[in-house]
Amino acid sequence: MTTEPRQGAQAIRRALMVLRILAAGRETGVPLTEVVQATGLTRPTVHRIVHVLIEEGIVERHEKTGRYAIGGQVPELALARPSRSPLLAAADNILARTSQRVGDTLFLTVRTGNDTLCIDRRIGSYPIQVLSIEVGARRPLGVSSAGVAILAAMPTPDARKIVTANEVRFAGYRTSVATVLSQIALAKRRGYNLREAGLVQGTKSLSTWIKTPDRRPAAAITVSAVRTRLGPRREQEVAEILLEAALAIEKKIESLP
Amino acid sequence: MTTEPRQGAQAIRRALMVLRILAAGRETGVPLTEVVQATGLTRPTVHRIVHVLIEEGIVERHEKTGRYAIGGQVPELALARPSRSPLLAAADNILARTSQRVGDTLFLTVRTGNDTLCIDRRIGSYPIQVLSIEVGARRPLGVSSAGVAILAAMPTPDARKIVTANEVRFAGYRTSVATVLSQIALAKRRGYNLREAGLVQGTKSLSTWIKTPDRRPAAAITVSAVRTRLGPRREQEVAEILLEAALAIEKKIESLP
DNA sequence: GGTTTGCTGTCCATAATGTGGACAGAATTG
DNA sequence: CAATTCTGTCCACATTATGGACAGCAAACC
Repeated sequence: MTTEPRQGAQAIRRALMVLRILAAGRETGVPLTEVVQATGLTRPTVHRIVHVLIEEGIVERHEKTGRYAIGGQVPELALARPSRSPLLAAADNILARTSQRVGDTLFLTVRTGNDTLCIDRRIGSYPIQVLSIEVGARRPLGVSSAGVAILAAMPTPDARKIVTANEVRFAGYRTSVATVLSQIALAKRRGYNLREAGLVQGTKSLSTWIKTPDRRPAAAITVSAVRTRLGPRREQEVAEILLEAALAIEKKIESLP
Repeated sequence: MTTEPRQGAQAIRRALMVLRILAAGRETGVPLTEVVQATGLTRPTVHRIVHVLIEEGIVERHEKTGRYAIGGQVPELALARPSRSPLLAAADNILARTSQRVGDTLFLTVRTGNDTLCIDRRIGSYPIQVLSIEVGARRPLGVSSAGVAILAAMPTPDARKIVTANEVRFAGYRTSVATVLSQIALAKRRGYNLREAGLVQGTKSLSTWIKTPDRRPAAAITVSAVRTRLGPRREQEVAEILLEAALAIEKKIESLP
């Protein structure tokens, strides 16, 4: 039962749009033009918003590069909340165990708005590990393996809506609405998502989804490994392990609160 | 060299004002009326702002109590930044060592706007410990022992300005502009701040300040203990230890970046 | 060295946006 | 069941935020 629109706050909504784009830029930040492109706002508007946010300490500007990034006051506001989310708490042990069993790096990714956000990473024991994605990494839903998995876990019309909304941002990741939609369809049929060409060359990823007690997608577990380590046979094995882990986390969430 | 005003963003500034008030309410949150009182905005305006922020996931509303609190998306945005601030990194070891030497609970508190924010806490070894203040606790500058210490570390006019700005909020903490100003004067003379009656009954606090390389106040270290444990002699001892710790942290900050 | 390209920053007339007084419901209290 | 205290909603109005147009600056190109 989602409450419908609400007006009288265009500026605030726009500011948040900007913030979310900046968040995707992590420490390095994002140049103004890119924010303009990603938000669809005009340049003077973005400029004004960003500079007010700087005055307020919510955004920082890197002197050298001129890029804009999330400022120091955001973590300060975040301190007002209990430190670990219920999902993170529920997943903790299970991820640790699963990461040991698999030996490759595991990622826990949630949906936030139209983005995916990596909230946990467990490094495996195998000597070659894919570490490109870090905790805090944020990308448009549909771009990453986890993103496709999460989209595959929701009703097709909903997924379609999100993918369309992200269309403008896909360009930067060399993908398209059509590609993403077909990936979602494939993942739905398979029961998990598989990505042959990861964001890093020569890697392969496999994601399963986690749903909340009310059956809405909550997160995804992803394994990333160098391609040679995920042949057809091992793919089956790993998929089963991840599906198991996802189920275990779902159960734990139900039992906790 | 602070850049001067900037207009065209009243709404955004107001939203942030609201957010900061909500942050002070931590997990329990704040009722609408209190936000109205603290911000000086009208009720319809606050109501609108808060509800837009709810739609955006930045604010949450507790079903039972109807109170408003910082929402789950704020920590998500915070993930875009490196996890530990330079100050926290610099203070880490020194706080641990000092906490051992003193035996009572230590707090590290920073200034953020017109508030103090507790960003670290080290529990001591002595069997009776004052734990009332938690990491994330946020109060108007001037209300807590650490707040007075930080104000004492800045030029009097600056401090006076902040204290005046906080006047409306002091009522809720049973203090006043005059009281705070006299406490600041006392702390300045003494070189550290002493508070006989802590926020919790029967406790006593002692705070020293930490300055950044450019000599602006950055933070405060506070010891809180039951009153009987901080007699005149021990007060001297503890003060010296804290002053030493503050100096050590200042040096470490300079050496790091 | 000119000129083109790609970026950031600023102005200001304009209309769309956010505002807040007034009204209403809901819950608690005496 | 009036009185009080909270939250939520409406809508006429003017204050606020908007964005087209202009400007500066650096790097890349000819």
